[in-house]
Amino acid sequence: MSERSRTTWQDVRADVLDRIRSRDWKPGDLIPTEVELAAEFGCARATVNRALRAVAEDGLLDRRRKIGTRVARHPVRRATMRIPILRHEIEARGGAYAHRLLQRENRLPPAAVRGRMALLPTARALRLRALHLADDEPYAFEDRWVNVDAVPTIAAADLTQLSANEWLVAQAPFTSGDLTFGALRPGAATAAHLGTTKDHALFSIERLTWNDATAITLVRLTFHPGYELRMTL
Amino acid sequence: MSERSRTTWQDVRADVLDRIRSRDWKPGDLIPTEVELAAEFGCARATVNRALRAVAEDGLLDRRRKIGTRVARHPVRRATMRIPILRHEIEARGGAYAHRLLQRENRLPPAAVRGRMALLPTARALRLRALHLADDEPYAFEDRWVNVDAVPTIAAADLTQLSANEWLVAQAPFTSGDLTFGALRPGAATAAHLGTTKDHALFSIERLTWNDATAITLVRLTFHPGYELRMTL
DNA sequence: CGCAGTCATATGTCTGCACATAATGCTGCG
DNA sequence: CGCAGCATTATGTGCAGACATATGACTGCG
Repeated sequence: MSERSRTTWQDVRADVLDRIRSRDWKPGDLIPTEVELAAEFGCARATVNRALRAVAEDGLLDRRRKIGTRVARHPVRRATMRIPILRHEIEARGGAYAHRLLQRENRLPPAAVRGRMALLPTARALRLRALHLADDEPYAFEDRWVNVDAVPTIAAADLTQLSANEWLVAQAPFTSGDLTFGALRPGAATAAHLGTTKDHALFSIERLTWNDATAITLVRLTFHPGYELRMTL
Repeated sequence: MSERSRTTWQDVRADVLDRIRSRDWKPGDLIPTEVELAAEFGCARATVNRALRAVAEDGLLDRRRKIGTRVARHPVRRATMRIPILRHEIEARGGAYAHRLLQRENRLPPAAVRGRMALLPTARALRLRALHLADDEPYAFEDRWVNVDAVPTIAAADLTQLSANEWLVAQAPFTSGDLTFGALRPGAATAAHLGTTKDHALFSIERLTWNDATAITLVRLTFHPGYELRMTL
């Protein structure tokens, strides 16, 4: 009874993915045009377009006007990872989050920081150090610089209650950010804060956020030993 | 002079992003419906839909049928990173890539590997160790297990020329993958291969790829000291 | 032969319309 | 009063047609 529903763009996408994975269409191959595929699938070109665009966004197809669509030669898979607020990451695992503000001062940043944040030589910045805790255990050590010219209202903010990260996310919009992951051996002070020793290899994330061409904040998080960051392809 | 071109979905997206960043629409706010926005922008609803969908994919909006569209309360920015083939990463910097296959054997994997790859207790796997070099300097050490039942043709492959990674990317399709980033101190053997000592903290990536419910390969890359992984928000 | 201008083509996108789907909240029956 | 079911509403998606844009290929001038 009742015939099939119409072909959806997901149907088309599934079929396209199958053909790529089965190597029916091989890397580098030019695939049929949208018009041809629309005829084959019995649907509108817009539907095929929607499907091919989705697959192309996943990096499995390369599309160029006039040229056509070809299977990506090097399927550069793009992993999308969520950058959670630490509190949420901890609470999502059922842990109790807390944070301690260890230091807060307004000073001239060192040249390296000034350079990366593209600050004027005379500009002062807010330096913050804090410790994030999960169930009262050290979770990550935070070392942050904030461009007070870009976010003047932070001067009056109470960062002992709400973490600087959460305050900034809520109050200071940003348009882009650079992330750097690395491994390091902690200095004596950092090791002490994290309740570990200089012998451990620690995972660290550095994040620099921008509002157009203005740096907002540069922060380095150094995690407790054994921390791993997971994501999915 | 000539009049303006029509409003594109990018125009709408830009305007929407502005309103979010300017806090004209605040986190948690319900924004106007597609029909209302279409009237305001003087374009078709489909155009507004395209724009809002794009913004929602970036995680700045939450959309639910019947409920409407609201500004995400916690703008969980999603970073998309490309997972390059090591050879491309090195060559993109103008380095000369090389790799050396250090070990290749067919054996029963240890229980930990068997468990993560969901292999049968009796299943053998191909164990590979290799070193990736940039300009003749050690770049990363690779420790890999391949499910030979899923990729039987690898038995006949010459992995001394093409790296196992490139061979697999080209020959064995996969549908999903798990990535884990971490920091570790190398064992003596790994340190020796990388030309470093056990004193350094090294960045490592572990990747497990699946073709539906079948594990293809589990690989751990341990990078040279000082290696950093960069991505953009 | 070299190069500029033109044409053809595949994707990109807008429009206006229709119907599908999810989820809220009202309505009316028992 | 409680709850099943229906009406309402906002987004999700399909379709056909049109025009926009990028770019390879062709053509013809000098």
